[in-house]
Amino acid sequence: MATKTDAERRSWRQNPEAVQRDILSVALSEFAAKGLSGARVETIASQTQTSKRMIYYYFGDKLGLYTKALEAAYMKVRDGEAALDLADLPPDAALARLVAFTFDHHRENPDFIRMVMIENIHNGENLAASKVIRDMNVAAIDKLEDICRRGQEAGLFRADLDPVALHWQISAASFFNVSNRPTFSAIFGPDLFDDTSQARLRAQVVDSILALAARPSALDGIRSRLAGEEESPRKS
Amino acid sequence: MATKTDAERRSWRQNPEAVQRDILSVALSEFAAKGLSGARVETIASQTQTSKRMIYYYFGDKLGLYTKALEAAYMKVRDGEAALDLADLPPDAALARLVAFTFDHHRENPDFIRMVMIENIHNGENLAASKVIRDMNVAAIDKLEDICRRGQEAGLFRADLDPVALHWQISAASFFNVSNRPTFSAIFGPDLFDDTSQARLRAQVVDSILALAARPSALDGIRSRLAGEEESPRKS
DNA sequence: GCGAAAATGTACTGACTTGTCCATTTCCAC
DNA sequence: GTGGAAATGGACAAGTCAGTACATTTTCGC
Repeated sequence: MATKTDAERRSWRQNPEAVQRDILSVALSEFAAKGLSGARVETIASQTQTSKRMIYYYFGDKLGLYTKALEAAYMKVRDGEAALDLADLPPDAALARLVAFTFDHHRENPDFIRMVMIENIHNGENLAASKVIRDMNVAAIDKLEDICRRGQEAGLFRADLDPVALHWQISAASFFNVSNRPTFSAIFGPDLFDDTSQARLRAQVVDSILALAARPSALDGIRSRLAGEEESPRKS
Repeated sequence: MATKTDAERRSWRQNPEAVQRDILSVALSEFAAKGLSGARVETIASQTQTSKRMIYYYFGDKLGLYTKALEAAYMKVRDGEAALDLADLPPDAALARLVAFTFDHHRENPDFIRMVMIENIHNGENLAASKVIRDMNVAAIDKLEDICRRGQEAGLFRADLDPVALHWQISAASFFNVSNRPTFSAIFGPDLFDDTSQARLRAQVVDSILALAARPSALDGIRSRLAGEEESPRKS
């Protein structure tokens, strides 16, 4: 790399939106890879088409850039989720589909998962400050609420089913599967994360969620036996 | 803080083990709170009874300190787990107990959870390098393997039950419950993490795990219906 | 064309951070 | 006790990194 004439070097076209997108995209990868304090503004800048100067011009400071990158990550996955249409499936099938979709979707978006991990390390302070993200996510549970309501009306689901608690458990499995893959596979070997094992795990998660949603009848035996033992855990 | 005579300042007693424990304990809190790159060696040193000089003397560099702190975190929780004795409970009750215990135990050890989160952000590289931790954790699944075997022999559990997959799902719920509390409660409100909701979630997790372990009979209806719909997900 | 505002390039600073150097003190085997 | 090894204190060096000062170019309404 060498000789550029003064004219070449000093002549450029303005394109603010593209510049900001460029920066955000690089910043997202870099923060996801290294964390908030691990990422270097210089490194981010060097991977963009523009300069560090512009990062500060558009985003103020490092934290401002991080916050926008976090928002970008959330918006990206939300767009992906919006594509899923469950309205014309029966409720139990819709639930199964939603769970399987979530499991796959998380797997396909490791950068998003990592951003959320990082944000949790920072106690969710930046997320809490971003109204955009809060609004977006409360809406994310609408699909599940609809499924629950339909399932209850059809007599398929338990009456006391809580959509948020269900969402919590679906998220837990799907999220952990990506977030803790490094340590889990370091300890138990990488096999659990090959395609066939992942398909099995996904089925297992779908199973367990459907079991939770289903009317108690099928699980009566299990539940009541458990309840008895949990009430009096110590041996006589 | 002011006047110490020269004699007071320059006179000290040696106690290498205590010094190292002191450093490790402070380092664990600090790394758990701020992450590997977020934590400052100076800050750690200032919270100990000793000096930065000694950190480098005993642990070589920041990464060495981090690795030892990670090992310390694992050892601490392992000790806690060892206290749980399930051998003389019937297998289903033992499983229920193990799940409930894991859920609570994770909740009670947020620093450990955060260390694992941080290690996952760093792709488990330091954990993979620590033979101590790998050995410790493979052993951690012994209890669960024993329960599974006993449950299968008693005809209570499915024959194809995989202890690692089961452990994966137990961990997922218990871990996520702590690791993602900040973002989850920022989005859906803090209610899910008060004591009564947590008790309900714990019961929900126990339920879902028992449902997975149980012989298919009780879930036949659910499983087969689901299987059919999953094979041909599109509507005719 | 022109003038102001928006956008960009370059070089730099000031503070922070890891890690080390040198000297000194304590401990322990003999 | 004494000599060498282990342990410790205090100051400092070298590099890193977020953020800025200053100048320049482009754009766009008029």
